[in-house]
Amino acid sequence: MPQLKDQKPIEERMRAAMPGLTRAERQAAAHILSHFPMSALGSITVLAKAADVSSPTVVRLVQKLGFRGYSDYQKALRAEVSDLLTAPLTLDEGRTGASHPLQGFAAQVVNNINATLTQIPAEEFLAAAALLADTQRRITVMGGRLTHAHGDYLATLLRVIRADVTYLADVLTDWQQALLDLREGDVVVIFDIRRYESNAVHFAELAAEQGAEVILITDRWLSPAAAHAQHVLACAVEVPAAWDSTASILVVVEALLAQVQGRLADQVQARLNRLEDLFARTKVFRAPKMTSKN
Amino acid sequence: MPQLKDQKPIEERMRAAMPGLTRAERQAAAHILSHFPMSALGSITVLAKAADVSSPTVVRLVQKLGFRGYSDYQKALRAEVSDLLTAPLTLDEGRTGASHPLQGFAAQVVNNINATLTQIPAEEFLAAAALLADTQRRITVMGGRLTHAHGDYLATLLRVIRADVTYLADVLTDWQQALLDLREGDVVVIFDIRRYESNAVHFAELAAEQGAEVILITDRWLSPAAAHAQHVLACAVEVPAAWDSTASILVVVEALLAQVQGRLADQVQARLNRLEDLFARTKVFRAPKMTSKN
DNA sequence: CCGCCGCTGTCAAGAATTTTCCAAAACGAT
DNA sequence: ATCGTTTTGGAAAATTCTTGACAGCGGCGG
Repeated sequence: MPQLKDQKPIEERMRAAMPGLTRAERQAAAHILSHFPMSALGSITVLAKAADVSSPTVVRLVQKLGFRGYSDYQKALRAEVSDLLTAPLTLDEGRTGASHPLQGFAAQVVNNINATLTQIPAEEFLAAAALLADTQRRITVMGGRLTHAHGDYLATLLRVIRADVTYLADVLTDWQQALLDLREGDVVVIFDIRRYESNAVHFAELAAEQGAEVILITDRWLSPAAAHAQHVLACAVEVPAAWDSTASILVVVEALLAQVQGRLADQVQARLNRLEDLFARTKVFRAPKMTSKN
Repeated sequence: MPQLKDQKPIEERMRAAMPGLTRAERQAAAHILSHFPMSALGSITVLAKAADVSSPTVVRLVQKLGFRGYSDYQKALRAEVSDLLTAPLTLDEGRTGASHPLQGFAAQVVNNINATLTQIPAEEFLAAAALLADTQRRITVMGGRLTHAHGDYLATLLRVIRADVTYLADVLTDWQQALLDLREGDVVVIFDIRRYESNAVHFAELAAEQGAEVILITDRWLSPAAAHAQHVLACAVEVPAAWDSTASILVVVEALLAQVQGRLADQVQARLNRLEDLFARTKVFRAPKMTSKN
């Protein structure tokens, strides 16, 4: 009776058992399946009422599935749901049934995006965009260990829109150079999420001292660099994984880009055309014809 | 029909309330948050024991959060979890008040994430993750003009998890080098979204010819490199802006990373420890002490 | 048409869980 | 060091949940 390692998803087992069930039991099972896996969460009473059957019927159902009783069933189901939620960490292959492995992760990311919206005041966002759209100001972008790619992305696309954009690799000499060239009114964009890097703080401080406008893109706990930043955009980054998700940061970056692009629309068009042209001409990289079977 | 929520997500509320909590309460809250949202599933007794506090403490905690008691709290949390699992991912407008400038953009990104979920078959995703988690195989990542940053990000974090990861800057000589070193069974990850780059196609072709497993991360219209890829992950990238949003690509990348990390969990821990150690020792960059008010 | 059989819901007892109450412990301040 | 306040966990009380027993209902075969 104590099923040893019935590894099959409960959902599947229930579906398989359907034919051998009685009317009310099937009704209960149908409800459970169509509201999967909500049934794991509530009590049997609530579930029975929702499915419009009696609780003993539910008990008999899960017993037919091989469980000792409702508690036993619920414990198993909870374990499954827990896996689903803590997500990709414990999935093994063959789990193709039911939910998509991306589902849990994606849901959290969306939560993060939501949270990010509430954390960034509209004015802050717009002010940052205005600064980036000001072609009088030069722009320096700096990323950290984890946010290197985001800074790179921002700088790359910002360069498509406007001139005077520098990306600062995380190297000391670049720093000094950049600080040397910094003019009053220039814009410095710093990415820094935990674990925070002292580089970011110091660069922010020095840049601010030289009269630069500092925009800090950080996480919900705020990098210490926030003390030196005029504009702070805090993003939500937690996911149930070994480290954080920076997707919401990218969303903010892209939204900023879209906003800047909107403000500079007319100027951008000409720029894009020129760029296209350049790309066309530079098609030297026609891929050195290594075709024929190497 | 989204029933409007009366409150912010519980997770957020709890985090916000943290400062006003007592030691034991904070301990409980920390446990709940770090195991989110598993706590919704079990009984207060189990939770209290796991957090190493007493059940009354937990009750007081949730009461401070504005719930009547544990049952009330659990009911609310269950509703949230249920949403998380079943509901399609949505942004809840309204909560952010008066059309946030990020709103429209974010909403479209969420749509993209949803669309991406339906476009990537679970098996394809899992197969790709399995390849990346196979430490016998070496990995080469290549990004394009727009996806440079994503490739960089994938490679950077993959290196944290495992050895033998190379990122290929978009330079011809690197290519040749890489192709030269390629062994049968190695894994090549190529990013390519429109406007597609011939580089990607050629590299994919050559890599495939040499017996590499090619994973292609592309957009909904499929890069021509798809012809040479064993695994294609197609992401939705449209947004109402001058160019596409690559946020959904980042989500896929991060989900892949999480999945790989899960498969290599044991090995990763040791690796992480060593990494921490190295970082600590390399703290040469203590930032030239320019503190005292310039 | 009748009786048997199995399904189903009501009910109550037993188990588990949540919550309240209280005393002890920890903390802070004088 | 001592007193008053706050915090904490143990244990009992109240509530809720689960499950087994039982009886009604309906279908099916005779």
